[in-house]
Amino acid sequence: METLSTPLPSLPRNSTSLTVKNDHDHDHPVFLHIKQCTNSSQLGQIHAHMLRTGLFFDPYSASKLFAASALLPFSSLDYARKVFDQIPKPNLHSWNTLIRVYASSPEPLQGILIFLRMVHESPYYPNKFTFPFVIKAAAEIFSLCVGQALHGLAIKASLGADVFISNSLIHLYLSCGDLDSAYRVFTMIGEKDVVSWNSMITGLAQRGCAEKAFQLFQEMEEEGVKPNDVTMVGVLSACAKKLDLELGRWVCSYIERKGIRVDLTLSNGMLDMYTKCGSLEDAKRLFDMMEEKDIVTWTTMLDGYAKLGEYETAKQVLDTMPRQDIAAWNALISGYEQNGKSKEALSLYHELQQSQIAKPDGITLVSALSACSQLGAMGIGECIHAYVKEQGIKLNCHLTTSLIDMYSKCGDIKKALDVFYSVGRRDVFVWSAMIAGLAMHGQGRDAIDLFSKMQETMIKPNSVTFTNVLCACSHAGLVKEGKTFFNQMEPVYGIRPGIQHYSCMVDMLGRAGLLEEAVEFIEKMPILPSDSVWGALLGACQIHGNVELAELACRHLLELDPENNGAYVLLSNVYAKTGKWDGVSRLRKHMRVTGLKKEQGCSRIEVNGVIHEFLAGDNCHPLSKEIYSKLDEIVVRLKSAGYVPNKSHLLQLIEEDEMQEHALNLHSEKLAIAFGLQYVEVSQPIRIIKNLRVCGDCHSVAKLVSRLYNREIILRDRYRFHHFSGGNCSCKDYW
DNA sequence: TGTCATGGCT
Repeated sequence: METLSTPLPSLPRNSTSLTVKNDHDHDHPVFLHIKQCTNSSQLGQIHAHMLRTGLFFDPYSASKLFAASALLPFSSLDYARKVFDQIPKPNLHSWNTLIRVYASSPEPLQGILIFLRMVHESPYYPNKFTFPFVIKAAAEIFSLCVGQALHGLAIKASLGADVFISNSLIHLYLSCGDLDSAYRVFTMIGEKDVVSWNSMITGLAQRGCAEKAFQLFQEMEEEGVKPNDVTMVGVLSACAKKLDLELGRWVCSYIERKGIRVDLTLSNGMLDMYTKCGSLEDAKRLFDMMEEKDIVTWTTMLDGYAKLGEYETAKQVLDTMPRQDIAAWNALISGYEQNGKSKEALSLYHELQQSQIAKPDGITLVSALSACSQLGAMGIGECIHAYVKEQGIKLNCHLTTSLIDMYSKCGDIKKALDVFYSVGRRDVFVWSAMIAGLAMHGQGRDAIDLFSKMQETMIKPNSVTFTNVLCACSHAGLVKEGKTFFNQMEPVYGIRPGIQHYSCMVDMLGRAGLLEEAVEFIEKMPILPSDSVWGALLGACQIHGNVELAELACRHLLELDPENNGAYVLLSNVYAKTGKWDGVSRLRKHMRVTGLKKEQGCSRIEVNGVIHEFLAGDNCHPLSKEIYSKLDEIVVRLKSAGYVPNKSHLLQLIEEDEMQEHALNLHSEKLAIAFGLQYVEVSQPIRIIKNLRVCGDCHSVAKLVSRLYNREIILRDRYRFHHFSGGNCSCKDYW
């Protein structure tokens, strides 16, 4: 056992000195030893000594030891808590310190509970030091209502004007997304210090108000407050969010000009700005110049390469960095996932699990679950969910959102709802994801009900929530309701409709057959209609076979996006549907000449954790022969039940009847159905994910198969889900 | 004894 380098001075063993609380007592030599402690065993010896001598039972002396046990670099929260619990009558300083360490620990809620205990059990009132700590704890758990209560208490205690407390409140309100309250506190501060500005700038930048953050930085300068390194980290983060490289470069030169201290964190901030704004050259130059690098430096660089699609280099960085922590793996996994390389993301996740180099955390799982959502890989998604449970990982809102999104997009809306109802905390993302899930499964009414419930909980909807609500109305044909929500957006909720909301409205009106109204709606739009708006109109024209409007929509769409092959395909479908085969062949020729290709139809199906992919007319699958013979069998059985192929869904102009039928049968979703009937367990639904919209013929086939083979088929197409069972589809043929 | 800082989600 280690011993103290200097012997402890002999301490008085009688109790007379213990009750003395005058100033000279504060200089007790043992305090010097506490200060000089370099490891926990030294501290343990002092603790033992103080217990032996009785010094520990003096609240002031105990508070000194406790502060050291809680705050010194080698300290552990467990030990600190034990020390605290031994103090017979902790003083206010000790209470404050305990709240402080919990506030920045993995269990900030404890900080609030300790605060409540202090208020009830101790003779002390919270003072100006207590509030910043407990408010921080509330911010850490994003509890707006606790924060508001604390704000009220601080005012009652006449501490409302304390700049430290105000700064903590700004941070709290911004963390909880209440920008207005944060700004109100900010403007009420008489003498704003640099931290007041920093809290505001950083918080706004993080909450997606980069523009406002930058404005505030300029105001700060005008008011003569000198920005420091923390300010600049926030400003750089705003530049990164704005993806404004020029501004970011200007900020870097500003830092140099003003001689602002550049520490490792600020260097990392600059590096992050460069990679986010897409300049790997600037980032690399800075990286090479940096004398000190930490794991964040390496990870930021790796993240930059991964996000910009330079996977090889990213992997090299991963292999050369001094220590691979989980954040590094996360950067690469999410890089793959966000660039649509879901399979690569999952295989890297698998590699991580196998290698056990680092332990997956919440962020890893969020990325892996998103990859599952994209692929429709429910088996793998379920394994990840099981892992979360096994490891006792607590569901935060990010993870909850991802699980709901995964189950929804993999076709199991019931499991998505289970997750939704199992959690105690739901933020706007969680609610929005659940509404989106119900929307894509055609449960428009339920989505609207959930939207009402959400408002009962006082969670404010955001722009995405409205996109999902309008989408729900659109898929369920709830035109009246959709119009009402749209009209309420700005006056009631203060959210100005964006282009995606206009697209949803056009889609909703169009699907419902109100094509003229949709056109009028577009004409009255206060913002320029985007390609998505015209695309929605064109899609509706396909459903309702309106050639004239389809041509108009297509023209506009191609003006905005000449390379949009989808536009040609949709228009060609309208021609085909209305029997205008000359139009079809004209378009086909144009596409051939200009080299535009229709996106290839692709269907995926997961069996025992393995994902099988089928392209239209594909015979690459090792079981291809069996699949085609199964398909032949299905067609015979369907025909005897009265099925007539619907050839209007063919893109090509194929003269011969038999050839037409053959081309229809090659659609990828039919191959997947044939495969699913053979290889998916009878008790399980057949889940298919398709990249394009399902065609009418495949839709009829799936309905019939579900009846004749008594199987449930769940098909996700580009826009929504179709649940086939007993010869019917959940979309009620409205899609 | 204090407040602010570099990655993830709908």
